[in-house]
Amino acid sequence: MSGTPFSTKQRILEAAESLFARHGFAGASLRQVTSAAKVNLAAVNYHFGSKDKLIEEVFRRRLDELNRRRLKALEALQDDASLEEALSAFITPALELAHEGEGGAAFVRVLARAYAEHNDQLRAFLSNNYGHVLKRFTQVFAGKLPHLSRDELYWRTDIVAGALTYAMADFGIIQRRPNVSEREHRAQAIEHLIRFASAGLRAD
Amino acid sequence: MSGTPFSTKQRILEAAESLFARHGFAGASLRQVTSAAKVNLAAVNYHFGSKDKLIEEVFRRRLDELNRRRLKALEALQDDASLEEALSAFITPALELAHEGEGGAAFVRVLARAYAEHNDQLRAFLSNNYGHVLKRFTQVFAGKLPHLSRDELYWRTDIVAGALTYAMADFGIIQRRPNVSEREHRAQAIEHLIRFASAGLRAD
DNA sequence: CTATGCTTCAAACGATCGTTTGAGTTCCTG
DNA sequence: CAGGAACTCAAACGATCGTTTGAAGCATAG
Repeated sequence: MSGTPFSTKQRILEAAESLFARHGFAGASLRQVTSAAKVNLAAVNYHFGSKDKLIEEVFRRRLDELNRRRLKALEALQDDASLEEALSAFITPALELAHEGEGGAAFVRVLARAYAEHNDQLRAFLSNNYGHVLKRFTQVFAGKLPHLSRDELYWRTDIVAGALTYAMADFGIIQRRPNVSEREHRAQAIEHLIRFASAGLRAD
Repeated sequence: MSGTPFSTKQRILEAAESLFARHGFAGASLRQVTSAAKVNLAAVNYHFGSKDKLIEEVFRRRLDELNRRRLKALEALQDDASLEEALSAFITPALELAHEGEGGAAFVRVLARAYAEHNDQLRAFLSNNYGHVLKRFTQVFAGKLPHLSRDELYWRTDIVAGALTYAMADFGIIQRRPNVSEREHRAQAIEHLIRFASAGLRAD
């Protein structure tokens, strides 16, 4: 198997991630993908079975990594860690992944697209690979916000996830200014998000 | 012109809105649209010129209405209105529109898709029809948050817009429970968003 | 009534889509 | 070295895409 510096499978995954991010799942054709990956058109169906399966694999690869990092950051926390620290364990890995190489940024947009697609199959897949992590974090938040009811906590965690998704995908109007490095821009985004979210969570 | 209860043009717009919401711009074909609208396939190119122009029209129709309502709500505010009231003028029209009939919900998803598409042409269009409203609101927020620097204010307004977009599109994990009416669910969403956002904006 | 301009229609255009095929190549194993 | 699995390849499949065409329908104005 494999052989070349990067295997056919990996090259397809990376090209697909980038093209799905730019043109959407329906908008990016397998011919574009295989052409960018410099592999034969039939390779996708050979290695992944279908375009849909390829889409799933694009998700799985990055989501596994993101979840791994989030849980690791969460476990590194002391019991008496602040709400801000817990939020950082949730937010920082996401925004870091979002700016790692070309693929990271691409994946984040793909993720945002998945939300937008409202595709039930994809949502179920995301919920399965993602839901338990969100649950863990919600529990930690709950411990640091004893004044919140369950309902209240769910709503606010949801809002945090929304603001984060939005920030990850660079949807906002705020564009990084030329004199600010990408690393610095990300640091600012993390800082603002945590400050905003912790105040929002603590409200009342 | 027109004739039937609803003109060909309107029927196309409504069918397109619904189908773009469900399958995306690339994912919904003109044949699906014209079939759902019960009009001839060629009618789209006759009335709108192209599929892209049709997409633009889908946006213009709803965005004009949303902006109109937001500005009206903003102007109805007293000078000494609270931050929460200003936020409500921004948030409430959006979430109301998002739950008006079938078309409203569809449009919101279309809007979310537009964000995800990262299509420069569409983004420019949105910025032109939308930017000045956001600027107006930011100014009002600024008046009620004198402790914030310009940068800080921009960041936080951006986060609010993100959380709102997320909430409008029903991206969140929180699903309306069967024993809660849609109207009540929306009211809760508005309430939670305002409380969260006002605390986040006031942070520090 | 005829003529004119707007609208609708069925049909077809070339292009591109995801997928399949079957022969060819490569590489490890026995 | 022979055999076979793993993989790549060019070519083609039928389906569907956005768009165009030219004739037919239909109202209003002269």
